[in-house]
Amino acid sequence: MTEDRRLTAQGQERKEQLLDHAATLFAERGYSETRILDIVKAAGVAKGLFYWYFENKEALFRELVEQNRFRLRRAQATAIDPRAEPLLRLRQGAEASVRYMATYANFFALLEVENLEKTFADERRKGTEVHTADVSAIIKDGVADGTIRDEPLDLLAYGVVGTVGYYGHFHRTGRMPMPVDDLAAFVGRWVVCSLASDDEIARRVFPTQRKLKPAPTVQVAVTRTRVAPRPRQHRHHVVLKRHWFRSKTNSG
Amino acid sequence: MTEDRRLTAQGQERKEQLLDHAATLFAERGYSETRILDIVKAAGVAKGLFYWYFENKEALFRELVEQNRFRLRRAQATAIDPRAEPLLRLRQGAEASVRYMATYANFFALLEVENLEKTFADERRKGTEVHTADVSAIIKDGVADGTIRDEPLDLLAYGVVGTVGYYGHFHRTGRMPMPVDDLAAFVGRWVVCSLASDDEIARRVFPTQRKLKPAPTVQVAVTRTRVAPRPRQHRHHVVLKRHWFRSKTNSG
DNA sequence: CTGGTCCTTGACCCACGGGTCAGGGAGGTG
DNA sequence: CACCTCCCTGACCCGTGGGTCAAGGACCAG
Repeated sequence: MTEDRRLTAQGQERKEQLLDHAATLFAERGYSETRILDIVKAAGVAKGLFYWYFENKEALFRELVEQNRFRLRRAQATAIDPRAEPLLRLRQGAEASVRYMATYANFFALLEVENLEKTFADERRKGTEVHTADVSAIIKDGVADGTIRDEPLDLLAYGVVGTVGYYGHFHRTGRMPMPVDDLAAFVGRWVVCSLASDDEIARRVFPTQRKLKPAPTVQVAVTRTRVAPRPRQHRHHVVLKRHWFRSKTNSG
Repeated sequence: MTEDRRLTAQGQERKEQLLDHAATLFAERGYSETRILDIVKAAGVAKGLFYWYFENKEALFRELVEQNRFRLRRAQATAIDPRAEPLLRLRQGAEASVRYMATYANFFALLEVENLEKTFADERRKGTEVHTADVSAIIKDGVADGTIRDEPLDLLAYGVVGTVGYYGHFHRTGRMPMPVDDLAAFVGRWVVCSLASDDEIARRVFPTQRKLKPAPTVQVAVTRTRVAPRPRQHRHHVVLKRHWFRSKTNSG
């Protein structure tokens, strides 16, 4: 695959499958330890097919990262109440991020392949920078109205991004045996305490958000991105053909 | 190399050279992108010699990590005044860590190969756990005497470790164009603010440590661990023999 | 039915990099 | 001197895994 392919519904489906399985394998055993053969085997297809959809393993990786970055940002945006005061907005964003990271733990695990190749570092960096810019904008408001202590803007922003990232990491790697919501709440408080210009203000922001979402049946530690239909099954020599999910696509 | 070798002074020397060059290359292009051939070439020796000193690349990596973990802990210990109050001790430790990480940026960069192989994750984890335990002990004191807010101990500890790590990371990857001492001071303040039970206390700990070390000529962004003599030079077909640094060892 | 596009297969090629090994030189010891 | 240990070399072997390709099947449009 060199240029952009025109993919049918089936093609798109297959591609997603490959992405999913790759993500799982990367998370399980690491990027460089995952062979292309492993990926296609997991997806139950032949090796040659991989190159129909991706130029190579690195290209697949990039798509994975991009896909994910986009989703995280959306999760943050929807969690933040734009009319709330800055500190509270930051708290909401932090909590949403922690939850998101817990849900899509696999993706974030694979972001940690940094340094594998220099180019990957840039990829990740880009994500962090977007996040930092978002945070920075909010902090600016807070410094302006005096609720956030007066320090270099970007330093504070990196602190928030870093904190969220690190707690996400620790949780992901199993060092925090506790409900995600509790962790998210804690991180929210931590961020507020780190930034607030005095503890009066901090305490004011503390108890505001008491809406523990009723846990929308989202499975913790999920493995696959989509809950999409999985139009394949293990076969031995039975070739899977398109019709039996084509039919679904048509009827849906 | 299977068992532990008995190394002469020369042998030890060579081994260190290989470790040094490996560290540099790992930091430059990543672990999996560094070939054993690259390492030995950088050190100016033949490939076979690598296996005289190390079982394989992974074994070398482990030695590198261990070496480094030990050094960091020592740096922290010497920076902390055991008679100071908890928050101040934490601040001292955090500042020392940031400085150390900046100095040995290469080593920390290579710690980020996590997920490359699952076994490496454990290696890194071990380091973090030691650090966390150290921090945790101090925090406990602070919670006891009321200067640190009352939250789960380990969560707070991870926060401190994480913050230091993340700022180290950001600095290392060039996103903080500022003197290390300034950054260290900022991180110190950040940690104090995050933990202090009220801002009265925080402010008390702020201005205490005004001792900007007179920068003991330690080069920033160093490349090699040791400033040791480098008993080798590029040669074409001139074989380097032992005598010309043996002589030094003997006379020293 | 014909031709065309999209998808899929698995054998095949081959560079690369790991690990090995026979051989040799340098220095110390007796 | 002989002899042993430690150090060092570079050609060689070989599995692995990336990437290719000719061929074929499914589905659709005309």
